Amino acid sequence: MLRQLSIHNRSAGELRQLALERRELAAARTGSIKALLLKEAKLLEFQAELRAWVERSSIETSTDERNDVKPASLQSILYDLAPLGAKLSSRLGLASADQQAFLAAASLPRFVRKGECLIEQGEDVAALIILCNGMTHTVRTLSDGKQQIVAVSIAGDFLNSGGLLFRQARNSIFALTPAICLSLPFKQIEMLTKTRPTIARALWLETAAQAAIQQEWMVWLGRRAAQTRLAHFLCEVTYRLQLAGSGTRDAFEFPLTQRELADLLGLSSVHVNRTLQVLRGHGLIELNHQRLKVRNRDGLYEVAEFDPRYLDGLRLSAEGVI
Amino acid sequence: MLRQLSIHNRSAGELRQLALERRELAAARTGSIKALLLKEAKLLEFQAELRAWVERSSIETSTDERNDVKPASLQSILYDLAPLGAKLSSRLGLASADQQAFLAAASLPRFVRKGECLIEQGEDVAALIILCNGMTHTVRTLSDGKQQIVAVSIAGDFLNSGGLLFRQARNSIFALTPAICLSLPFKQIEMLTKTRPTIARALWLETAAQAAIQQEWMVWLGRRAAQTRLAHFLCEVTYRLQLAGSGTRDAFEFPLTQRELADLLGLSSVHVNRTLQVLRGHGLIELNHQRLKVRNRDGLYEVAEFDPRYLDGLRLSAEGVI
DNA sequence: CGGCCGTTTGAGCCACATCAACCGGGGTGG
DNA sequence: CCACCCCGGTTGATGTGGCTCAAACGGCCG
Repeated sequence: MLRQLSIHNRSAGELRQLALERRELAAARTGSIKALLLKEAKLLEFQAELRAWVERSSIETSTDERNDVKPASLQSILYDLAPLGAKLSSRLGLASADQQAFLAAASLPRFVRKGECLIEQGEDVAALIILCNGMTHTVRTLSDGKQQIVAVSIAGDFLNSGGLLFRQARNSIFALTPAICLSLPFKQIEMLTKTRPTIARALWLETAAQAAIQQEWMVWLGRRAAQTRLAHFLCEVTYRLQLAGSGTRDAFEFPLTQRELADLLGLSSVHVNRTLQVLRGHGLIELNHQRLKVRNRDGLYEVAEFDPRYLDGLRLSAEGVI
Repeated sequence: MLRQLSIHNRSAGELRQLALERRELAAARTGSIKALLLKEAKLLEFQAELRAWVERSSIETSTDERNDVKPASLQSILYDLAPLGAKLSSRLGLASADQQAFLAAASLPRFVRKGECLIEQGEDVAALIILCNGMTHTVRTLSDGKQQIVAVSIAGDFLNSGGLLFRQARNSIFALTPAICLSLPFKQIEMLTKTRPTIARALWLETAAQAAIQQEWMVWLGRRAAQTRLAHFLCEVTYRLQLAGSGTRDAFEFPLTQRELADLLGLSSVHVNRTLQVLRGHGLIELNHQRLKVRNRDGLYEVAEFDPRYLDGLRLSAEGVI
């Protein structure tokens, strides 16, 4: 089957050709076989576009739209790739050769449904998972059933850049929206980091950026009241989404339930509900039907005591020491 | 003065020679001038020993004690270097050439007194600080005066491996004991990581290990009761000290006050006091006069729900994926 | 139409905070 | 050498933010 077929080190053209063959095969079949072949074709096309995207961006052509006669499916794929591309090149400073080497190590992309589990706590994981699109949360389940969410990731984030230290995953990761992710086996990364220092550096930077966010969470988990915690989290997500270029200025898709917010903030869902009402009552936010609207940004920042500088590590043009 | 004198790229012998000159000069002086010169000599000797230590370890000689006629001061310096050396070679897997390059980038060591501030929140910091000896804590002070301790570091730890993302330090770092630290300018690290991938990798690993600890803190800050939090922290420190080879099995120097424990655990100091009494009452620990004794380790692990696997990233022989 | 999930609202309670006082030891100045 | 103070630890009394339990509501989906 396709799984056994190595896709590493194949050019975009070859991958597209493979995809085309799948589609031709599919045309002659029906039912689940056909669906399977079409899905494989889609995966291959995604991977092909990924490589092509990197190659194209290396030419630095300003006429990026010259081949704008793509089928709609590829258009949407390009949309899916934008955040990751931006991070790799602008934020992590990878040259295009490094980007190509990095992404060539990736397996076929995985499309997950909303609510699906990407990694299960305790499961063996030997690959870095990169989120191309959508949103996930990383959750630790305790022996008494309580849960604590330790991370919320958005498009372009590495989901487990610290995971290489452990054989088994320490947390589960769930998709909060439909999502697309790539996985890069740690063995491959190990080799890459030996020969390409900028990749090792990129992983360091990304891990450090996540750690900075975690530190901030520790501060409000330990020392802030419910209202400030909640407001601060809302500030953080919206700010990160803006940095990544997702969403418009002050309205976002916000797929977390109140139960999940509770597990994130270390509160009960009942109290989250009441706290949300306070924020709503002050005219700071609107939140319903999985959509968040910030009505008074400055006001929200104020009650959150939000100082976005800790997110500088995520800026596309980093202004930090390095 | 000495400060302007570059010590980079000088051999251990040269540094010892410089130290000797200081001592000779000192002999002819008195008072504070003399003290200053002696201090400089001490710093230079430390740096010299640091380099010599690395060079010697590269020979991998088993007769490490052959030149055991060192003066007492150098003996103690070697003692100070052991944890860092263990981490660099065994844990982070740096070859001796890389270790030399890494440590050659270090400035003169800094000796700090107990309670002294190594880095002040908001201060410009452009160097990686490495703790050779002693113990520090990293604390964030909020606008209303509340504090949250976000890290406790022991010998061999990098104090701000995520700090390169920010111009200004986001937290203060205080010495909990007398301590010795080195600082490596980020500019130098930047260059090193470009040419030596293993160093970039080492920084990644160290940052990831710290992040794993932070994640665990988030979990108990968010979802655990006071008793479990406290017990878990005690387990963590003792376990880490054992891994680093400091302290005997179950008795440790424990320089945190109850006030500091409170800021660490997100509790009030009063409640920390009462919680400690509960743990004492169950015969699990003894804690007084800055000394911690674990009386019933299994029992303590149990109430802490302590699973040390999250500290595997600190093991000298790493068993993780990489 | 019924069941399920997320949200909302109310009532009572508990873990932990806050305030305040006291104790004991070590350092300091007279 | 003592008197003093300051700091860390200890203890009690009282207040409260957030938890738990419980029930009702509303939208979505089969």
